Amino acid sequence: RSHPCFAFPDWAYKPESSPGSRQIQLWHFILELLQKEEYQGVIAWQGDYGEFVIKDPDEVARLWGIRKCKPHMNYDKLSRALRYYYNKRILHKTKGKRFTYKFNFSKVVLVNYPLLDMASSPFLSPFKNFKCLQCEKVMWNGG
DNA sequence: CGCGGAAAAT
DNA sequence: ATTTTCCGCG
Repeated sequence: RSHPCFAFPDWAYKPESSPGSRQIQLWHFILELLQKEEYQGVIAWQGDYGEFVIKDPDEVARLWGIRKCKPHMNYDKLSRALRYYYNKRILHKTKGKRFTYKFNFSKVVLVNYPLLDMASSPFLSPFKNFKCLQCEKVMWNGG
């Protein structure tokens, strides 16, 4: 694994030699935005554990387009990519709630870290149960 | 909007 | 393999 410091579920990893594996994955990007408070007007955790709302679909698509160098990206196409995550059990749709999806954090091996009592970043809360494989710490972004 | 098939692109 | 693109359907 190229990112050995975190115990993500299998779906967090991608084959290293496949053409589609060179660039950032959409769900990584989504988490990246969710991590940053400055984007809370654009996308934010809301509702159940792992659930998030895309408050500004056009803006999320624009940012994703910038990241992937796809100037014509839009929410229609971005959402199609999100729908491909359904079968892969990465995401599912929160029915009845517009622009609302939910990460399937349930497949994660629970570790329970008392030290991270999760008042910290809203981003961290869905990850409090992730345990580092090598350093035995729970963390993110090398922190 | 949200869905998923189909085909192309990377 | 993971989108990106396009699109008909409900």
